[in-house]
Amino acid sequence: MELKVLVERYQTAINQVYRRINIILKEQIHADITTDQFSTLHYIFKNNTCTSTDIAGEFGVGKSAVTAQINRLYEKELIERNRDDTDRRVVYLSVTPKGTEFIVQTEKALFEVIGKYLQNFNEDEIYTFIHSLEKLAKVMNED
Amino acid sequence: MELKVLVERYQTAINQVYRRINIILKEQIHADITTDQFSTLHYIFKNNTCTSTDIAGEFGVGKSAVTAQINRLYEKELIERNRDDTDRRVVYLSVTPKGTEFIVQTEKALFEVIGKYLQNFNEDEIYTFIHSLEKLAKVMNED
DNA sequence: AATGAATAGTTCACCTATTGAACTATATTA
DNA sequence: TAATATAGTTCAATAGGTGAACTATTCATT
Repeated sequence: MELKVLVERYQTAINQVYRRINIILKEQIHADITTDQFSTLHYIFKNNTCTSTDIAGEFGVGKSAVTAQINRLYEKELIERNRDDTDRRVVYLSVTPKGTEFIVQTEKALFEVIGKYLQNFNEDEIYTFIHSLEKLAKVMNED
Repeated sequence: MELKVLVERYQTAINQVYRRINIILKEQIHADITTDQFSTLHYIFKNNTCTSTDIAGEFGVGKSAVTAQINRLYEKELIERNRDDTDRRVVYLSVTPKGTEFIVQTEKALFEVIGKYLQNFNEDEIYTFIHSLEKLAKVMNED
């Protein structure tokens, strides 16, 4: 098969999966959060006391986009900001207890839904898929 | 490995790939179009004389979002609208000659870049990956 | 044939997400 | 100390999305 066709099929499928996860979060889990916001929240959870600059690097967006995203999470009281005592330019981000509880509950619901879909795959298939996806992400970021 | 970890790894990788394709289109190909716009344009190209409703169904978005997207492509003179003669409610969409030329050129450049990345994979790996991705998209849309 | 329901598409107000340039405040370095 | 670099914010602009209200048209049913 041609590369052209493969890339087209990839784009279509990836778009469908991406949009579907958004819809699941909203309609099935009824979590008052977007996929992007949840990804950011989750990153802060996993990388406690990270900074805006860290997040900008991780997600490949500008710092002003991070400021806006952080503000939305802050207004929902899911995260808090703490300025560094020695370097007053730096603001450390961390997840509040409310935020932690939210992550636990939302992940639980999300995994139930996703797990249901993954019943259509055997273990080998899943591992191979994740491995290829991560490899693709890795080579695309090696520039 | 736990499902939880798999889903997390999936989300991280898929985000990175998604954002990377946006950056390639903009910075490497210098095409004055976004990934979303290109997907819509490509769908109209492949499904000549489709309608807004078709697109809304294909991409899983509301009709008002499609109207806005169509307007952006129309302003760039990449597509045209033709009202149905027998059912005057319906507007058929098709790609202009300028739009066709644009698709050909942009795809050519895009495939060169993506093809470079795919050199890190053998054929089997690519086919298995695409197959799993399409299967995932399919089961997620079967509700 | 008339009317009520359905369908196709647009418009509007509002929200999320992003960019890039200009800005503030605080280190660092030459 | 003066110039430069870094961390983060603000602002105006753009893309993309929702949902409700709307126009215009067609279909269906009595």
